[in-house]
Amino acid sequence: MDEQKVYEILSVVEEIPSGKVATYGQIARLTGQPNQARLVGRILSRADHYGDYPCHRVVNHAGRLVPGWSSQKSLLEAEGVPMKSDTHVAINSCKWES
DNA sequence: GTCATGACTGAAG
DNA sequence: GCTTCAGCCATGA
Repeated sequence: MDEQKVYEILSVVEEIPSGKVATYGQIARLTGQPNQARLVGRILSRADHYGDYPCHRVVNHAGRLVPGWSSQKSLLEAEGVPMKSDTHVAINSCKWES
C-alpha cells in the first residue's frame, strides 16, 4: 500500500468538520478515485496504524454505522451529529459538502 | 500465484 | 427499510 495515498485519504477525513459526516465514496472521489471506496474503509479500519483520525465521521453511502463498532454512535452524538436510529445517522441533515 | 474476505457502491427485486 | 448480484481492490492464509 502506497503511504502517499493513505495520507491523502486521511487528510481528507481530517477536514470533515465536527457535526458532519462523509461517505467512503465521497472521500474516494475527493482523492481522485471514485471506485476505491472499499480502500478507504480498509485504511480507516487500520487508521490507528498511521495515526489518529476522526474515522467515526465516515459512514457508508446510506449513513449506516459500522457493524460491530459500538462506540461510533456515541462518538458521533458527542459531536452533535443527528442520529436517525441506533444504526444510522441522519445523513440527509449532516452530510458533509466540500 | 490463487482464493476468500471485507468499516463499499449502485441497481434491482 | 432489507437482500442479492456484480464490480472494485488490498490483505492474509
